[in-house]
Amino acid sequence: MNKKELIKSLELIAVYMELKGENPFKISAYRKAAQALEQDERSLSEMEDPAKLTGIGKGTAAVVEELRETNRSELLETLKEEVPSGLVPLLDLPGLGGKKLAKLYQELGVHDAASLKKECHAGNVQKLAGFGVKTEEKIISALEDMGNRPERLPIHFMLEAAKVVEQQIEEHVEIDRYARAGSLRRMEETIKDLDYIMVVEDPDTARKQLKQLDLVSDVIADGQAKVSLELSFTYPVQVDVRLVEEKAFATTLHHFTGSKDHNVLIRQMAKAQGEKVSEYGVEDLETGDVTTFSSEEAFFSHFGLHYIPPEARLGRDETEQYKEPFETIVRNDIRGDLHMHTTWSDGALSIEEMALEARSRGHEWIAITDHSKFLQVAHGLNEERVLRQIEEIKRVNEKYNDIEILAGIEMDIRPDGTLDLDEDVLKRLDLVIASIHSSFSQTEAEIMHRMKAALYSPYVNIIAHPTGRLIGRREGYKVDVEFLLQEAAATGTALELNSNPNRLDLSAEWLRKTSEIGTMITINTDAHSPDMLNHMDIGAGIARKALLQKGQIINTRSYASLLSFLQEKRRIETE
DNA sequence: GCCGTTTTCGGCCCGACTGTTTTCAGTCG
Repeated sequence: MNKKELIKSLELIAVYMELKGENPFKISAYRKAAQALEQDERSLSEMEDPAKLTGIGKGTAAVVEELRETNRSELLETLKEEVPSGLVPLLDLPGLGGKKLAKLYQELGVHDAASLKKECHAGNVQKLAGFGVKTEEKIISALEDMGNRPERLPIHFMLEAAKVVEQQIEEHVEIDRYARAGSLRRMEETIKDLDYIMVVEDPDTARKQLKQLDLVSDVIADGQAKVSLELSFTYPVQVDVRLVEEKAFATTLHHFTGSKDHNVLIRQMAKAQGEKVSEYGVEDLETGDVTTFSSEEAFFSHFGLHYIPPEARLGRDETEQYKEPFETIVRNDIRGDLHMHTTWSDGALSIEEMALEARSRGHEWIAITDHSKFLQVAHGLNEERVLRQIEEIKRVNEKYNDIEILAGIEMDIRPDGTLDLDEDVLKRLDLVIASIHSSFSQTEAEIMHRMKAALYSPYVNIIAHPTGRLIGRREGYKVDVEFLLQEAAATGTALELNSNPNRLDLSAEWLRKTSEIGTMITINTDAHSPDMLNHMDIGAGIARKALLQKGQIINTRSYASLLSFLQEKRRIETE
């Protein structure tokens, strides 16, 4: 059994215990054990004694050992016999948790969606103590909605939805200020719902206006401090709004930005110094005085921490990392973008137009990197057109003295592992990106054969979207990422952090491993149109999530320093 | 079930909302 499967088993034990109505702390102990394993970088075989990890004690360690050695767990098997597996998916129904489901099972013999539906329609559910007519109605409608929407939606979908929601809020709700919170602010790859914190003059009016927004299909909760709405997009999207007084804005924003695990870390720190944290402020347990803060910076500083960017609030080791100043990347550090397309292949603007758009975003340098000839559908460039494009780029570059435009290419690595352009053309380019756009289903050996062609070519500076995944749609090709990170570092090849919210490739999870190895990373937008140049902010957010250091990120370099990086690989390999 | 530079027992992050209740449990984030 590998680590992933083992973690899954522990989580499954927790789920079954929940359905049995077990002690919630016991349940969370299994979840914590799973988490402890997940957050440890080592593989199962590299771990000598899992019980040494915080969060794994005698009981859970025994289960881990048993799973490791026998691939099964007595405890899990027993639970599976005691609790019908058909109940597991019912936990996803809103309003139904372990306790209610346990009761439904014990009292009515409910064991799956169909039997639950039957009991509801027979009117038996409303008769149970603690249940009622409304609960029964809600279950029926939840059962009907089940499967209409995936549990979480990809960030690119939610970013679009958020834009629409925010435009509506700004137009129709009387607000002093508001901010995004939740997993969208943390730049998670998938998002469950949209969260906003609002300061308003008149809460009653604001609540009324919120409920009247276009697209609102349901009001899920409507209280003094919180309004939950369902809006109809392609999928229904839940929007949670917290209404707060100005003085509680920072703490509320922090609280609802999460993550949940991050909040737990902060609250434990508070507790250790005799305080209690809630969305309303920090309470001194002795005096009962509540402190509020003018900003999140001030809030963190109260706990002796530097500002932790939302993306990095994972509830892992960030409260340790940010005790010392951590050189993370911010918008102003970004000096350029090395991956974009023009009308020469499948982009929307000319070279000059694209350069002006980049310049207006404060970039000091960019690279034009159209597709190469293998990508016929994108009107990729052959050798002759590459040479002509180099001339055109030179011409535009000479016209502007406040931005440097490099002549680059996004060259395909063909399925057979050959590069798509002749060496004597590659030599003439300032920068070469290599990409895989075909034969995604090859074996790992075949894919790695192609990767090696790029890694060991003296002309390839960057490997773009290294795993080829599309969030929520495509897994990506079979890459030995560990090897890629190592060899990229060894050969002076940078790996791309593709900022397109459909991709986010490499992922934050992989990027996290690069600091130690020393792999250079370039945050690229891969823009095909001017608005896509704005994706740089998303890429920077992912870099913060991965705790990348400034010095590792090519985008922070001056033009001269960028050039020396690009020339370094050629110099070494051609010597 | 886990954990301890106050603790080997008694806590375990904290609060809002709903629907069920006449003071609170369950669920959710």
